[in-house]
Amino acid sequence: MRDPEPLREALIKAGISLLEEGGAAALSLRRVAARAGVSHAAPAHHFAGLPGLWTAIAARAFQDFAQSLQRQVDAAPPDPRARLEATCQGYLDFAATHPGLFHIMFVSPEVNRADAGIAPHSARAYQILRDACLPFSSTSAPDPVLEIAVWSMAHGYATLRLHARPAGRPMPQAPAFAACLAALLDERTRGPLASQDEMR
Amino acid sequence: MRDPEPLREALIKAGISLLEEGGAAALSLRRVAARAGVSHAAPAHHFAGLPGLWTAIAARAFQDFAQSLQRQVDAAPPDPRARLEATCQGYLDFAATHPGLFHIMFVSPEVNRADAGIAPHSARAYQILRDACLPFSSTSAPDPVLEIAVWSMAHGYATLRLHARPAGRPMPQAPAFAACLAALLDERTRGPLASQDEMR
DNA sequence: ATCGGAACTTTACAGTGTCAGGCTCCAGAT
DNA sequence: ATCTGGAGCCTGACACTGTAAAGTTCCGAT
Repeated sequence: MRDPEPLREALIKAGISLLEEGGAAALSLRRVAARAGVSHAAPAHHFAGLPGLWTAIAARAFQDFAQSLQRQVDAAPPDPRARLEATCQGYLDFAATHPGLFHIMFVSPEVNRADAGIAPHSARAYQILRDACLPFSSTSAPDPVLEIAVWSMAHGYATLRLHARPAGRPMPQAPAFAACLAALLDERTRGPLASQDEMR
Repeated sequence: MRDPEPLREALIKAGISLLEEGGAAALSLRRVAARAGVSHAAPAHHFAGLPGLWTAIAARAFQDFAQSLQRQVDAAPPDPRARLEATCQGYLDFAATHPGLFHIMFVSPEVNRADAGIAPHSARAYQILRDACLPFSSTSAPDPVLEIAVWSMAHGYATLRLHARPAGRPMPQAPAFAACLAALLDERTRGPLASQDEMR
């Protein structure tokens, strides 16, 4: 069972490289087709149009994203604070390193984020953040408020650094994200053990 | 000195309505021209291309945004907590009510956010958030970490609610933003005495 | 062998941004 | 009074985009 639709695979890879080279504006069906060496209508046939291609790429991106997050968490020291910081740092790193994929994953209105190819990977990524937040819950159960607060802060910091940067108001010499996270967590550090450090 | 370039004004208004009706994808030079009743090349002449039109619209949007924020803060009770909550709520409301403008303001990579028409209004908006954060600083000086933490959390929450919503993972029944903000602030509420604050 | 459908290609069309010229009109210089 | 130059806007053209329809090739199942 090797090679399940090799062209589809090639088109996705071509799309990702286009995206990383020139941003979302550089990703077009015809360019993807040209890079894969097929006619311009082939991608539309496989993905049912541009939104379909974007959705397929987003699915792949979420998969890479969850993997990258998991790897970063696994490499962190075992204490809860370091693990949550590593999770957030992984989030920020991915956004900074792959702005095109990040855009497809979280911004583009055309991609269907409930797609069966996306949902499991995005859920897995969220579960990683969920696990990292668990030790900081005031009860022993997961704390959705904390999860959404951390997620929002990481996501907002990442996107603001990405887009609002040239505006130049406060972002360039902005405080490190770790400091912001500390402002959220310090009240809770009496529960688990605290670790003092800085990120980046 | 009334009516400085009425067509330019009409084009911006047409662009905004296009944006609010059909999102960023519906905003094109030619449609703007058609809606304003001029030839398809007129907008390009006035704004030096599509990015110029976007930038002009973003400038107008930041102006409205700062106004709306200010109005919401002024209508809030005078205690610091209520004022900061009102500021954040204004941020969230604007994003939810004008997703197209919000996209132009914070996401579109093509708009030059250092433009002279944008910078003053975006700076004013940031100053409003800055003022609202000031009473929660541990010192008497502004606390950039707190400002960026609040801004990131509000921005992240707003954008995740906008885009990640259809994915449907956690956002629909997500905790209210006020709860997330409380997680950030509660540690600090001993700091400021809710006695006297500055009004402008 | 033949039928049917999947995987493409070719052709065509409407819509997009951008550029190169035109046309008109009016303020300021001559 | 006339000339000049440019601002404001239009017409036409070009390259590029997504999408749809129809044609081709090929292979597996009947």
